Amino acid sequence: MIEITLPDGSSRTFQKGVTAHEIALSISEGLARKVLSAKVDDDIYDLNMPIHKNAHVKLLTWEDAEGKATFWHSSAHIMAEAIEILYPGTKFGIGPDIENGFYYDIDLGENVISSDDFPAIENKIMDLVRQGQNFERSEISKKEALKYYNEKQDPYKIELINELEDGTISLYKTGGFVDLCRGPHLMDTTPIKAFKLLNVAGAYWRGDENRKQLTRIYGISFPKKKDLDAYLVFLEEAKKRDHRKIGKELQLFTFSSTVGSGLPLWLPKGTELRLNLENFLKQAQKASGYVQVMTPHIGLKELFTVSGHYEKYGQDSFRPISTPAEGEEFLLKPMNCPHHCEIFKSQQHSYKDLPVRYAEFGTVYRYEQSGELHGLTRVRGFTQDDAHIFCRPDQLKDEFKGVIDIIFHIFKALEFENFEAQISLRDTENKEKYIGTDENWERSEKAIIEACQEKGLKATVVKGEAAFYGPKLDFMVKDAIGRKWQLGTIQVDYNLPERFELEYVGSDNQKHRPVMIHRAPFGSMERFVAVLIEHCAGKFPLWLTPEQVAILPISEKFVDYSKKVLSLLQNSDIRAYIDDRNEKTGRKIRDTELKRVPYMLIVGLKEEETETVSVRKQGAGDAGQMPINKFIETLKTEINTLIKFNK
RNA sequence: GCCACUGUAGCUCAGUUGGCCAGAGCAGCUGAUUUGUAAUCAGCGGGUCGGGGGUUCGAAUCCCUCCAGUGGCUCCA
Repeated sequence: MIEITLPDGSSRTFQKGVTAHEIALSISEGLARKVLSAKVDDDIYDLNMPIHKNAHVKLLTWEDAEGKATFWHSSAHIMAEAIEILYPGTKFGIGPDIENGFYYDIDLGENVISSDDFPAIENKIMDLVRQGQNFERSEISKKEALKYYNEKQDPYKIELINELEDGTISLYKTGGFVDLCRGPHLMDTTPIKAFKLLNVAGAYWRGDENRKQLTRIYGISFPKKKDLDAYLVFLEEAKKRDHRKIGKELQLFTFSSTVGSGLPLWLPKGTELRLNLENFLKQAQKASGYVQVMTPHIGLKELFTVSGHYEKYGQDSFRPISTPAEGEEFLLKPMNCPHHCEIFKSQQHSYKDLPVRYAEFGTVYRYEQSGELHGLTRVRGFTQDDAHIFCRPDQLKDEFKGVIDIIFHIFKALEFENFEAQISLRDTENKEKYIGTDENWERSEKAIIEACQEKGLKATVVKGEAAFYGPKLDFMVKDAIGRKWQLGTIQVDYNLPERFELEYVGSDNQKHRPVMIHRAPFGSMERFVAVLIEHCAGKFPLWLTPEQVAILPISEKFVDYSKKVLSLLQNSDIRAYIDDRNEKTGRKIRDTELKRVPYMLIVGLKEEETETVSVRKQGAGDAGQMPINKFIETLKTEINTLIKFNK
């Protein structure tokens, strides 16, 4: 007999070799129907896998991430089975579950699959699913496994098997399809009720550009049809939030194939938005002791040889620009720090002057492969809200805290609640990969961790993710469709001060090397605006939005009064305009709503006579009539509370 | 860059067994209307069907090529 402890702490005794399915049945039949796989101590088991030891067992359902993983992983097998039937001779790579669904990488030989073929494959899949096929596990020797796949002539599986230890190899069989797989899997296909193939893409075998490109098919499946419907609705909603779509609708930015791909053109309203963001940050930076600098868009190749960027990234960058007479070579700057290092170097610095904080909205250019470009999130020319802090090692922690304050300020004013922070430390097993002394690394890593703790920032700590030149703290947010984007970053750098031989004079009258911090709370203006658009679906906060108030005269008789209202608003720095088109009020309201202008002021005879405006709040409808001054005061209060930076 | 897909008016889209001067809605322009909380009415203008080449009596439609975009892969200082 063995003792099984359940998550609620209770324990029961079972025959040795009991399965998780039997355990579930002993609790209730309903549970047994819902359970997908089981966590036995630290391993995930198939439901019909015998348990031979005393263990903690958690029965996993669709509600558990691991349960979903089992469900999707099994779905991937069924998809593969269907493909093998429809496209005989297909070779199979890997087919894992992912965050939302699963994929399978396959080599179709001469065949091609496009999304047009999805319905046929989906039908075949549902055929197989309805047969209630079992997942049958078998454990075989490496030799047998190799023999099987040699006969099947599947080079990918052979490669995978060769990397496995003998004695740990298992196969899973559903219908006529046998797959090399560690498991776990569902007992059978009955829980799968809805299946959808999502897209098809090329994917290099094992992520290696030099190896063969396989066809990757993404899919998702659900235990209920209505879950699939809800997911498809979610995808539709996400599409509506796409920053490329909203950016076009709200006339924020555009691209021109004549200018070049990946080179965004900011339209007047987008520029207004961006400048508002920049000024918002500048204000916080000024209050935090930053000074603005400006540098040109190019620099001698030599500058980037000194910084080391040319050696590391030169081959994958825009080619140098050369002068006609002298043949000097310049590079478009891929980052601002080398220029800032030269600014630091142009003057003597005393320890008393540190930290020095140079800030610049610096536009940089990086070559991205054409297939990588994506709206404003991946471009070839973009502006970083960059700053470089040159400080003494003992000042690192305070500087980190200062930057965290600014980032919190931004996230708060823009209502980003779901962000993640990650501290990246070096891999202490491979210290030779990093530049800088042990002492410095330990000191700066400690400074980051303590700064986060003292600021109440919950950050995950990942070893081995640091850059070679220093540890860092990154901020990530998710866009509308759940894709993660890195926005803000704070990075310690021991490398550039060394390469540029930066110095300050210490209290001991000796020369010392400062530490450098790169930091960009937005990351890049382009990417940040993109994520912001998707985050708020184009309904920007009042303080930020390009057009805050639309004045809607009832008829052209009230345009003069509208102009008076407009100038009062403008005198109070409120961004407003008059919609004096020859249209009915309903029409003006509709168009203004679609433009996502936060406030509408409807003015007609009764407003003109009483020096008032009728306020309508975007999305909320009529908010009543009030004196102009009262409206202005309310608005100003609403704006100022959000953008004020308090340390 | 690679794989798959897409490209018709400013925008969203219809138009393929190849066949009369290529269509709609919105937007734009002109006029009428003087309007009260999510689309007033009428008229008009607008397209080398992404570019180039080819097949054909005939190409938006078929083929080749280039460009741009979409979804991924790889990378991201």
